[in-house]
Formats: sequence, structure tokens, C-alpha cells
Amino acid sequence: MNKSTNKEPGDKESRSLNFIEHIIEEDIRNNKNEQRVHTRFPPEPNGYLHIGHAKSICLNFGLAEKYNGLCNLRFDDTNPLTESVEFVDSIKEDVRWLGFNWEERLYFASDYFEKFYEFAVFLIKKGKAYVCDLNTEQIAADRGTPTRPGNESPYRNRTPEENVDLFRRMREGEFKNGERVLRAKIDMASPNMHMRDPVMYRIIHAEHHRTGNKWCIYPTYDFAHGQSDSIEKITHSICTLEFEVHRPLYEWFIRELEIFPSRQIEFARLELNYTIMSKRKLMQLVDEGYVNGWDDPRMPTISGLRRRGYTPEAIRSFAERVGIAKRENVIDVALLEHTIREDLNKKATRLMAVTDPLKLVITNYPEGGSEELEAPLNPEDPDAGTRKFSFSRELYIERDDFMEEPPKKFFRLAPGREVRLKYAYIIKCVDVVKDSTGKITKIHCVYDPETRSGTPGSTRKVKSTIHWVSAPHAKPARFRLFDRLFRKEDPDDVEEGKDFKSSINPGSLRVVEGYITPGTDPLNPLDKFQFERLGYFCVDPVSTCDKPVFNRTVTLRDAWAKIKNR
RNA sequence: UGACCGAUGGUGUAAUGGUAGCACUGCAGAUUUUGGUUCUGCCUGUCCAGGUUCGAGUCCUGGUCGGUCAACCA
Repeated sequence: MNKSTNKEPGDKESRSLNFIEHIIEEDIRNNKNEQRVHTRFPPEPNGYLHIGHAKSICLNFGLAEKYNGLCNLRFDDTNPLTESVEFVDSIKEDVRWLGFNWEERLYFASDYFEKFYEFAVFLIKKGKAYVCDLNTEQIAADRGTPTRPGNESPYRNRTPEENVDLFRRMREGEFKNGERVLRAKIDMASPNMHMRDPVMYRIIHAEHHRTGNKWCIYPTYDFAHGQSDSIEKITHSICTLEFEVHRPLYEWFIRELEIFPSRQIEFARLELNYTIMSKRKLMQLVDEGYVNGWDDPRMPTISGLRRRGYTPEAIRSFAERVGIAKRENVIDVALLEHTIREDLNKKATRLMAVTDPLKLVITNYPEGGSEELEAPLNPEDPDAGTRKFSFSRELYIERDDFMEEPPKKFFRLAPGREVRLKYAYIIKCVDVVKDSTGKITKIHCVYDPETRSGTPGSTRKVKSTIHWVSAPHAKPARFRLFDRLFRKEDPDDVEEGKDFKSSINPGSLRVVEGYITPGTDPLNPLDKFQFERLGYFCVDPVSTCDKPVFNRTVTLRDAWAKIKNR
């Protein structure tokens, strides 16, 4: 039973389908493929997965789930030069982490190499493929242009017998790289460049990460992808728009091979503003040291987002909201940030931390004294319980929460002003201490002992409540404050002679030292917190008990920042 | 200058030929011991020109704009 036939009348949300779901439901109505829905996620293991892949993963696995079907994980590993097990492993980890399960259906195109070889021989014997001795440049030159037809290869009319023999010798390693290729015999005058006798096999004497040195000829994408789909009886082969022009070829091979007809459907890939999604460019950022690896929290990779503190739930929610369509689109990163705030608001334990400490002394509080206070672990979740922590005479507050000469809309602490210390007392600033350079080093306040949180005196209204950490109890911590990696909405929009790297935001990583309230041990990697009023943070894997390191996932929405920047 | 694909608020995405809806963003207000959350309200949209029809975002024709395609990458 699938959701779409289960709808309640008036349940508008589940009634709106994307265009792929429309196709699938029509196929089901028409009894196509015995109403089977079988998709696949087909990454090439030549890089790390990014948020754009997450969209595709959620689509493919999501569709299978929705229509009670299956989704395979298949590595499209037909190019030994660029692929590696490192990438295979990271991709598997990322898909699993996102919450999807391919069960026993983990496949590799390389597992089908023998089958592809047989397919090729079949086409050769049918007179639909031939071995061509032209080199890359000659083939390219003969292919023509989109507006001019190409020329037929002089080797085009070799006999099937000769072709079979030549192809066998290619496999046997008789020829050097690039010396010969196997081409489909289609139409050199086709308006579709991909139909102009495309290359099916090329000679690459290189070790493959799975098949080792067994092969020295490798199928191209066009002669591997659709064939793999067909072998796996994929019903809906979903890919991105740039493969649209390949579809006639995809269908040509299936028809000539007389194999199971998978259907290719294209959708628009995800683009995010202030972000690049090209694998090549991401690799450049890694290789040239602009970031600290594929899992740098500023990277749009799944591993980067994970280390940044994103949750699978947030990413899946994001993938759901961006929608599926055929028009090119650029999603606002604000939507991604919204989904992680939404998820973490429900889940994250609240704690107080100060990232830019300013000493505050409560002059009328007993010297050496302290007391214990209590606060909810998560106000959104009453069942989460409470935590206890200490208050004392000397505290740290956020430097931003004090201004000597406050502008009109500034509600926080200032000379002569009152604010509430969250979960503690109302205090009033009575003095400001500066060093010889004029920098504020300390502020003096008095507190009102009648206003302790939870007591009747605490109900007095003040303009603002600020967070703090008790200085003698404070635990030093490092905070990595991330900002967007690029300062331009479209990082590729650069002046002549420059590239996307000139759009990099020099301030994308700020590391600061501050304090957190103690009592949070043990801190496990990727544990998530909301530091009240600051944002959501997670524990970085390099963190130690002595020196916790937090990555800021995202700030809280900040009304004051907006006012301030006007 | 060819073929193919696409075009709905600022950004995305819906709407058997029948009231253009939803989300994000932005703005305004209410609530609030997080300038958070929550709640309420508001702004802004069918690329253009014709045609078919009682009725067009939807169908047809022509244009405009954008994208893709000339790797032995995927």
C-alpha cells in the first residue's frame, strides 16, 4: 500500500506530487513493470558526496520507500584512473549516515564487465559496432559540430569477423592506450552529437580498484550505465539534466541489445547560493589547502556538514523542501540553515557558553561565595530534565552584551542599566574598568538578591536577559565560528582572469577561546548543544576532555544583528 | 547560425482546462527569563504576442530569455 493511494480527502500535502511521482503513478496505473518501482543511486567513486548528491539519494531511496519498491547502491566505476576505495568507503558511510539502507543490493558496474563485453560482441556481430583505429583528435575532428555533420570513420565498414577479432585483441592487451576504440555504428549526421558513433570501449592499461589488472579495456559511461540499469531491472533511472542528450543513446543501446528497458528520467540538480557544488572545484579546495580536507565543516560535502553539526533529519527535510523539477534552480542557503535550526531546536541540550569573554564583578556579592542554580536542559522538551550549575561573584559575559554608549535599540547591559542574568539575578552596571589603551577589561555590577530566578522577586521586567559563565567554575573551550566559505552568491561570478577561488571569504573560519559552564562531561564527538543566545554547536572530533573544541553549526536567528546592520 | 530542455512572488515548489496554494526569505505585531522558539498579519507571481475555449498558469502557434550538447569523464 503506498501513501498516494492512502490519502485522506483534503489532505493537500500528500496530494501534490512532483513530476517523477506523476510518471511513476501513471506507470503503476498502466501496470508497467508489474507495478514494480526500482531505483538506484549510482555515484562514481571519484570524490566525496555533497549536499547535491543528498538530494539525489533522498529522491531515489525516498521514491522506492514511498512506492514500496527497492533502491540499489551502485558504483559507476568504469574509469580506473580517477576512482578509489577511499571514495567507495566514504560514499557508503555517507549514504548510511543519511539513513538509507541498500540491504544486500550493493553493486558495482565493474562487476558487470564480463557481461558488458558480451553485449559489445553481440552488437559487433549485429553490425552495430566496430573497432576504430583513429586517435582521440581524429575522432573529435571527424565528429563535426552541433551544426555540421561529422565524417564517417574509414574503419566503419570492417566486417563483424574482423571487429570481433580486433576487439578480442584489445581485451588481450595487444594494443597501447588510445590505439583503438570500439564504437557504436549509428549516425554521423545525427543532430545529437552523442549519436555520432560514440565510443563504447577504450584501452586503459591501469589497475582498477576492484578488478585489478584483469582488464585493460573499459566501457564508457554510455556503454555501462544503461546496461547496468537494465541488468538490475531498474524501472526508473533518475539522473540530472545534463544527461538528457544521452537519453536517445541510452535507449538505442537497450533496443539494439534487446534487454530490459529501464527508463531514464532527468531532473535539475541542486545548486546552493554562496556555495560551489562541482566535484572538481571541491577537490581543488582540498588539494590546494583552502580548506582542511573533504570533511572541513565549511564544505558542502555530507562529511563536512556532519562535522559541522548537521543531522541526517535536517538534510532529509531540506531535500524534501527543495522539490524536484526540471528547471535550473539556486536554493537559498537560508533554507538549509532553517532546517537544521528547526531540528536542533527540538533536540539540542541548552548550555551557556561565552565566546568573547568580558569579566563582570558583582561588587555586593560575598567574596568567595557561590550558590547553585537550576535550568532546564531544553525548554522545548519538558521531559529533558534540568541541570545544576554555579553562580558566583565573578562571571564572564559576552563582550557584545555590553556597550558603554548604547544606541537606541540596544537593550543589553550598559552603564546604569539593568539586565537579567539568565537563570540567576537582575544586575545593574555601576562601573566600567579600562586599560591604558581604552579597552574595557572589566565591569562592575550590583545584584538584587531579591530577584533570584524562581522566587517571587524574579518577576520584575527588564529589557533583556543575557547569558554568562561563573569565572571560578568556567571550563576553557575553543570555538570555531564558521561563516560562509564564499562571499559571493555565485562564487563563479568573477571578473576576467579570475576563478571561483577569488570569491573565497577570508573570514570563513574564526577560532576563538572562551568558556563553557562545566558539568557537561563526557563530551562525545558530534554531541550537539545550543549555547543559549549564540547558536548551535557540536563537539569536534579533535576535542579532548581538557580542551573541548566546538564547531558552530549555525547561529540562532538574530534580530539584533539585523537592526545593528541597518 | 543546429538539436534538445526549461520559463509561476526575492528564492524554491504546487495547482483532472474551473478561486494561483505551500515553504524559505523580508517586513510588522503578540508572547517570551534565549533579540531564540511559538503565534498572527503583510509584501511580492503565471516571460511576451496571438489563437482554441463559456473559461488558459495549464492546450496550439510564433517570439524572447535561460540552460545543455562538439572527453577515449561521469
